Amino acid sequence: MDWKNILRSHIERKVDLADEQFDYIASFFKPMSFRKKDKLIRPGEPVHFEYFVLNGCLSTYVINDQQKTHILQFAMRTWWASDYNALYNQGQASLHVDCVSDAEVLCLANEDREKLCRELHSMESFFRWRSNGGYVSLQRRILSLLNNDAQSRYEELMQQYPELYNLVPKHLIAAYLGVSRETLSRFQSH
Amino acid sequence: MDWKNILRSHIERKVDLADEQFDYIASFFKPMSFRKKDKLIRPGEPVHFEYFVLNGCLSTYVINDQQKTHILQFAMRTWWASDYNALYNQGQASLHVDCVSDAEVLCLANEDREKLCRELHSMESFFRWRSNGGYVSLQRRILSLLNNDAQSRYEELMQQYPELYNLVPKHLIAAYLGVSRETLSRFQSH
DNA sequence: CAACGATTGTGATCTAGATCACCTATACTA
DNA sequence: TAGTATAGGTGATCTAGATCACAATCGTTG
Repeated sequence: MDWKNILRSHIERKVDLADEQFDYIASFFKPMSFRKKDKLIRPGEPVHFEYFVLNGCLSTYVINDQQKTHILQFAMRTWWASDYNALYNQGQASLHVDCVSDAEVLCLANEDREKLCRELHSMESFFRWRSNGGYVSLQRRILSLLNNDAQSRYEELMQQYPELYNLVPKHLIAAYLGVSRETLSRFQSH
Repeated sequence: MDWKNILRSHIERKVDLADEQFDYIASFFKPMSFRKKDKLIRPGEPVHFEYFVLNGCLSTYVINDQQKTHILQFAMRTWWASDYNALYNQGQASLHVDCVSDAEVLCLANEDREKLCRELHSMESFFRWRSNGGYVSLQRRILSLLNNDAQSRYEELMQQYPELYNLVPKHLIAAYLGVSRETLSRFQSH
């Protein structure tokens, strides 16, 4: 499936678009290819884009002063990723975004999203819907961190996204769950 | 300050409104008063409204099978609260929302928000902005849970919202931070 | 293919924070 | 005003998970 179809059917999960409307929208998205470990956003640098994943997997994370990594999000096909705090507020990135595997993405500049939202009420509606969905799923993650032990968080994640098991190295899954790689490894054994 | 002014200046943090526009918007908000411990949303029941806090403090939480409480959010003046998952998806509540103190709120029905968003592009834009802000602050909370120990989460919270110290009982602050009330109490001593 | 880094597993030990038990003080409610 | 929740504090013990140390395997790249 070509990227315009992937994008169009993604947006049309929420709003219907005429062909000319979609072509106009698509004109703001720039397809790009990246290799495993390529960096899309580095802390300290300004953030101009958000990324829509066509293929492969990105991760969004921080590295703390003790050099420990904490992963906010893995982004796979039809997911979005950026340092939204920096993007929305024209600030410097505090997050890393890079490629867990080779990846194809669409880049959308912050000002182009805002322009689309201004010009097309349906796009404003789409992006509100996307943000609402993200909010609800972060709430779920917080409750899971507060309520469940590491093993059940791991089982929950593997059950919801089984493809992560082979796509993402275990120490990154540990960094997402908030558990050490050693402890995660002991879960698998039995 | 009367409730219309509180609401208007809140919305105008993001979008400008003509007087007639605002009056129309305000007509969908219903002011209500609640007493400490009154329940606005109970798990298992359908959710029709979201709540904008004028005064007092609400909390949004779950109680797990071991009867432990985990708090997702405290909502004070100019904050919003609901079980958004249930509200957006017409489902049954899985969260509790109730009053930590006596409170005055404005109720907005889900279908009225959607109507406002459909009719007024500026309101769609406002609610997208609100949702973006919520998303970013939940990200911050997740990173804090992953990265910081209980004591620094406590200090962070008290530094950001000092008014919680006197407004909210300590065992609820513990339930927000994801720590036992005993452990929280030991932080305070020294 | 040789070599180095990345990934994973596993034992031994240590610790932040949970849990249990009990006590005190304040605040509603009958 | 007595009686019962609610809130908070503190000691003693227990445990999930962190940390440290080491070994083995896999993959990439010159």
